[in-house]
Amino acid sequence: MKKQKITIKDFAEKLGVSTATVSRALNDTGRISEKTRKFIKEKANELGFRANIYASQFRTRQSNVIGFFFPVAESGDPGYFISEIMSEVSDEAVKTGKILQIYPVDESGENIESFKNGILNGSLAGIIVVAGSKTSSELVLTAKDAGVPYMIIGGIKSETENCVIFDNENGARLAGKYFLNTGRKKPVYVGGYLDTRKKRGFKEGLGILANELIFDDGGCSFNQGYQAFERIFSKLPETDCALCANDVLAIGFIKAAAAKGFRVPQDVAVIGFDDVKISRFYSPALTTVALNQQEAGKNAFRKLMRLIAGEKTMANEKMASDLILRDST
Amino acid sequence: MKKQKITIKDFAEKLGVSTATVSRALNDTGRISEKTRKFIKEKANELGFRANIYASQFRTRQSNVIGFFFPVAESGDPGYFISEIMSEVSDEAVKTGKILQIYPVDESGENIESFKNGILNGSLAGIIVVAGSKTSSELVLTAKDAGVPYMIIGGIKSETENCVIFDNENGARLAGKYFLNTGRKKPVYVGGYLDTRKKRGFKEGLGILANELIFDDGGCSFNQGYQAFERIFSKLPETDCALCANDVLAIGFIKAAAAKGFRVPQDVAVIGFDDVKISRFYSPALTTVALNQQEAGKNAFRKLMRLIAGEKTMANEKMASDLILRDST
DNA sequence: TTGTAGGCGTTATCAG
DNA sequence: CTGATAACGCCTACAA
Repeated sequence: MKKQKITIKDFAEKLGVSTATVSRALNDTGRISEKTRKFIKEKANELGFRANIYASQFRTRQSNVIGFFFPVAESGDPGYFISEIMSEVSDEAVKTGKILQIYPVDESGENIESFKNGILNGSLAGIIVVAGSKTSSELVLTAKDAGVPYMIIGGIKSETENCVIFDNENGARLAGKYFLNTGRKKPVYVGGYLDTRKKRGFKEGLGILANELIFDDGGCSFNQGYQAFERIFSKLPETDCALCANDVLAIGFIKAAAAKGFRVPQDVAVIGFDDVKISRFYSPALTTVALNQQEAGKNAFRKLMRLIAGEKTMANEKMASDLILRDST
Repeated sequence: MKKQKITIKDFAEKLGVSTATVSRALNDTGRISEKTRKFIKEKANELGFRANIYASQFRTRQSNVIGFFFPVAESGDPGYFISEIMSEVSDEAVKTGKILQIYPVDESGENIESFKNGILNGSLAGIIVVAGSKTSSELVLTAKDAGVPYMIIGGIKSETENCVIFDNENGARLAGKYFLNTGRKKPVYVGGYLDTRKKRGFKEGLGILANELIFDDGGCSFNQGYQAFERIFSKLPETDCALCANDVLAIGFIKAAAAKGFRVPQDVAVIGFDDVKISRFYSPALTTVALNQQEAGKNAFRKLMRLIAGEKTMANEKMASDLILRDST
């Protein structure tokens, strides 16, 4: 094993000071005269000295790395919703000088063990888990046991704290109510991958129409939305409105409708979920339940920082959800 | 500074073996009997012993972390193209037991110093840089100087190796030729953020129409595409075809066309760039130059692994680009 | 304000 | 195949 080219000891000797002084200067810590601090920093720059990060992490046991665990669909299709959360989290991380590691958790739970190891070995200062895969709760439990600060985005049934929750139920209720009030008669619900609450809310909103409600197991890809439409309309061509569990699904659904000669919204009204960036620009612009995922990401990150700073726990927070009316209804 | 609850020494004593043996067993390294290895692994599991990752990294100077540097637009709009690269890279990383850290490089180059530090402090086994921001090349240079293995996706002018390049020029040429052959007369080019080659190729393909070519500085967001349309058609309503530097731009452009009562493709034919997932499902389905970004991501990652494994350099590789005809032309 | 020196927990080198 | 032990480079009491 080769040594590193220049160590703090070499560097300190070259400047004629002690290693302690160098350490203090470079870390902005401890009492030290402004003059020597400046001098040492300059010299470090000049000579290209940089403390070995492994050694200093080892010594201080401090990590500035945050783990971001998120579910990925088998389809390999784009997780726009999660991308939007991630980009917000990533922004916050950069702002606060943290580094983000990403851990894609797939349905199979294949690499769950190595991910758990990542949590347990202490290399992460904290983690954010986006709920949605079967193993999300396992990851959370691992963190909890290990005393690693964690925040959950999306909510996990058994967890009563440290969650930033989406109000799926209310969002779906708004959608149901809207269909009811606009005279739709034959509703259908195209399911996604984390939505028992959406179903319930939708039914409530539909009121008397709930009896007519058809469920279809969608997924979360364009293609699945497309296929869902075909499946449903081959059996029930009189269907006149649909709530899709996410926008991607809704877009596939609408695409199929157009291909089959159905007009949206005249023949079928479609509401999506998430208000992902593309939805406003789709044709027809998609009516959708906005969940404020970006804000959720930001809030989760900030709360995680507080947990890392020493606070014990964060109360669950529920994000507001709004029905955004556009051209698909 | 508190000590860790259970160290390899404690653990070894408890089992009545030496620390060396434990280390060998847990790392699957060196000569050791299968029996003791199994025994030690079991016990480690049982007692929850896990080697301190900082200590072992410190000792071995080995990192299994890959840095992924990518440009982000100021608009905050979705980088679908980059997302698709990233998700592929991330998949590959998981498969090979690597961990991915993400570094969003913004136009301002604000956090460039801290990112450079991330490269220099040796915490990364290698990096992938997606070209496209002004500071991409600075990051690459930093890695090169520090001897950190790197791969570039997208190509940087001065770099003659370790690049996976998109054939933007040929893609644009195909688009130009298509407009020429389908009788379009008044072309426009809506620029993006990394595309001197696209312009050139497009002109070549347009042949005699190149004289009529109008340039517009687009960007990479839906809104910018939308505004580009308004800008162009308020001045030049006779424009009958457009190449947009990316699909997101193209979608915004088409959306604006529809809003202003122009039919796509009858009045204006539109070709995008990238063949991002949404493009096939947009209405009208987008004709676009496919760049095979997923494969690019995969290839870059695999080559990076080879560099990390000790190979000196990778020859530049140019991805094929294809014009995918759909409904917007 | 600065210097001295001990120790963090592991892995790798030697012996045995 | 296993054990003893010497680094790895840094930070931080403690001493000056």
